[in-house]
Amino acid sequence: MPELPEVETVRSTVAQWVLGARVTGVTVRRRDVVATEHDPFGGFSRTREAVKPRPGRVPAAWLLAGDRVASVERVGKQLVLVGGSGRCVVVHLGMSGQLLVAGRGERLPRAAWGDAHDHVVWRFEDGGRAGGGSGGRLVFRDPRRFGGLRLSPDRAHLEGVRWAGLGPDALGIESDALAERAGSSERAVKAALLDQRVLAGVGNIYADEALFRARVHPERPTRSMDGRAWARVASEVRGVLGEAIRAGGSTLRDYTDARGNAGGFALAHAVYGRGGGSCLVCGTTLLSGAVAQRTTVWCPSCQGAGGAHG
DNA sequence: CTTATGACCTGATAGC
DNA sequence: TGCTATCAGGTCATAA
Repeated sequence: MPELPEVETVRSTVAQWVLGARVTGVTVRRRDVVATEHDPFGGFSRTREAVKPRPGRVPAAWLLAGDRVASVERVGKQLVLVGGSGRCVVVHLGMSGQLLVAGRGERLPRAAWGDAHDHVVWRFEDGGRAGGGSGGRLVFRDPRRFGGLRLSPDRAHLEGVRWAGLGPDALGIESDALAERAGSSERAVKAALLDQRVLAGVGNIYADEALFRARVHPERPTRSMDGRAWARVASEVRGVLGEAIRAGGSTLRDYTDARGNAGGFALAHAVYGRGGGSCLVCGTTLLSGAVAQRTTVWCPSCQGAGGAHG
């Protein structure tokens, strides 16, 4: 579900509620959504078995029980709650994950399936500006369970192990760094943008939107990209992500922020979800097809050979 | 090494 | 109404 703008919107909402809060308790309703630092889950797994989070109880302190929430941060599509103790709880939302907050005595945004997919619940008090500091609950909800929580004992483990290999955050991506990390091969430029080792935060929606704005064909090989083309792509990636954050992200169906509010940026999509429609710039019928195994929409005129080469 | 492919899950929707 | 097929915002391991 969420790409960088949606995760950033969630981060900001969650921070308003829990920054400085004391975590009074944690309930793990589904153990298998939590991977600890002993599980090589999160970029280091080399076998299928190793991906499975270790069974057994997770010590509540590892999920910040008794701790204070010192910061709520984000890199790419990953969120992290950092405790005063230094412990880190990384939250991956995957395709359908949500973090939701409710004030004391308040109900959570309701799901059609009730609370069946509310996998982890934190209780907190004295936190945040929002809710009058009355405290409340923070919930990790994820019906498809492509997301999960990944724990690190400290920032060194977070950055050196969990996030080793993660590319620079897309919101501040510079052209030179993007070109270098994407490399030069037959690989499609869209595939490179979706690779979190190249660039952290871009997913299927914003890859298509940024490439349309940059007038670069999604299947154009990275080998054929020159400095000017990369500069346009880097600039449009930053631009579209920034605009989307200001609009509260893109809600296609499920996405909401931590208070259940939908984002407004889907209205501004120029290509994503518009295959068969007219290009907003030139009127040509937008094409749709699979690129990098993901549904992709582009304008054959604006992003054709002429557009792709400037 | 790089790149492609299928797997992992559940829910919403479209079509019959 | 109810069944089935298709699709979905993202990674992961493994095959090629």
